[in-house]
Amino acid sequence: MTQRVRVRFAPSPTGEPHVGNVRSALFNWLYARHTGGVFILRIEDTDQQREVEGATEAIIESLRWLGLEWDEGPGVGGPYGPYIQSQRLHHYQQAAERLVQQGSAYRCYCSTERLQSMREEQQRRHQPPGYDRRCRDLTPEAEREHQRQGVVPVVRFKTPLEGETVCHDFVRGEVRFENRLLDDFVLLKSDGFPTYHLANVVDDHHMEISHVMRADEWLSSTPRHLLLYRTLGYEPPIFVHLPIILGPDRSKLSKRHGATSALAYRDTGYLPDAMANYLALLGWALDDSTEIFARDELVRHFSLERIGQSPAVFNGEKLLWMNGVYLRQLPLEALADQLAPFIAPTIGQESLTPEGRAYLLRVLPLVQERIKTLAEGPELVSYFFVDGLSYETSDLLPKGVTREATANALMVALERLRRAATFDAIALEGVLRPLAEELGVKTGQLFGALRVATTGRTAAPPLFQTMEVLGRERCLARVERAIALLG
RNA sequence: GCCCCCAUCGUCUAGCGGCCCAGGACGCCACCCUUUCAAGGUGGAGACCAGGGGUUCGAAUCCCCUUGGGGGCACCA
Repeated sequence: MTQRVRVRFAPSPTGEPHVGNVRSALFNWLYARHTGGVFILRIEDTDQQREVEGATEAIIESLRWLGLEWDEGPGVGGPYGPYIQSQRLHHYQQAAERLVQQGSAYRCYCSTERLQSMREEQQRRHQPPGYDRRCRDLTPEAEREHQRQGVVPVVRFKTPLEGETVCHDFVRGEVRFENRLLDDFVLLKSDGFPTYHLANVVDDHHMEISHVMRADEWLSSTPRHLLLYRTLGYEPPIFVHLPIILGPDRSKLSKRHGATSALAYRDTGYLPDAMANYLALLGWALDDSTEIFARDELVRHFSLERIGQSPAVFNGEKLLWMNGVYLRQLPLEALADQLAPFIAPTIGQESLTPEGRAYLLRVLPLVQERIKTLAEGPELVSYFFVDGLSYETSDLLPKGVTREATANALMVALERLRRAATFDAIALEGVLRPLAEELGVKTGQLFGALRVATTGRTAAPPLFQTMEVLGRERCLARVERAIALLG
């Protein structure tokens, strides 16, 4: 097997991809990059009913956001295109026709209503659901009669009645399925579109996919695919079924579990590298201790052998922590870039001017180790930019200190700040720390009052550094206003 | 109902027969640092390795059964 690795992510455009889908994409991408192979994006839009407008764009956006660029697929083309299944219908129709000719498939004229009632009947009698094969051995006459009546048939696969199909999965090992338990599944729908099974097999073959890496929920349809490969005379790929991702309630992750769309995480301020790092650890692990992987390390270390087999619960808390880790690692300039779109609405145009940018770069060291998502940006930086702080007057009062004493302390502090030779953190500390003693209050009490006065918050970055960044003018005005509030 | 998969702290996981009366991480608790909040540091609680049988001198690791969980059984992917 010296063949080049060719893997694919093949989503159907039925909505925004959620983290589970994106995890599959990531694993495929990682494997391609690790092996120097090819990563392909293929859109499986074979269900016209379920197709959601804008979904393909959402898929593309999600992959781009995560940095999972594809080597072949929509937008970039490639030698095996087109990469959108609705544009490849003739391939599937041809394959289906070939199977019918060769006696491995047949046209089925059963109505949806009949199939429906058949299924209900089977359920009632506790029989295994599945097509009853009524049309499997139709006489040419009967078939002509259906056609005369204008019934548009589907094409079904003639599943072997006996024997078993053995699937070799890279992570599960050998999995056996009895053929008699499989029914004659549809290959081509009456609208001329293929089902997933047909399209998937035909395309994976034509596109020379070497490894089919997909979520575990596909394991049970793998025997069908294998059967198709065999009857079509195709060489099957290596199957790699990834452990499924569960919600907190341990059921398959879905919209029901809250924010699961990849783009929702982008919009709430998660970094793509953090997301990729976290997702990589869902179903894969390098060793007993490495947790944080830069992108290139992920690529370097990723291997199929270390993919796990048990389902993993998506844990937002750990993602949040990891996002904080990445945020803290970011160079200031990069953090500013990432934060810009999030804080622009609250701090306005100022963020766009060179002065505003320079100011922001002075603010950021103070918030960097406190920020866990970019969406927290506005909350954390607003008071550096926006005047007219709103806070409870009571917040100004330290425990055990009266209103008068606080007002007085602030007035004295105001004077000292006004006269301070320089307005940097060291000078400010030199001025304010002795002041506490002089006034007979604890440093924490004085600093607390000043913190609320200057930031409007009881919790904020270190006071002196904050005041330095805010600047004398702003600080004086804010302390004055606090005194007014107390008076 | 039938088929398939899975099973180590609440969660993600390491462990592929002796190094494990089970290691790391998130979360939680305490302490330290400290002007608050974080970050960081230290420590702690937390898994009788789902249960029961085997195999073996020896099992979290191999086999079987049970139980539990999940997935799949469409002219959806």
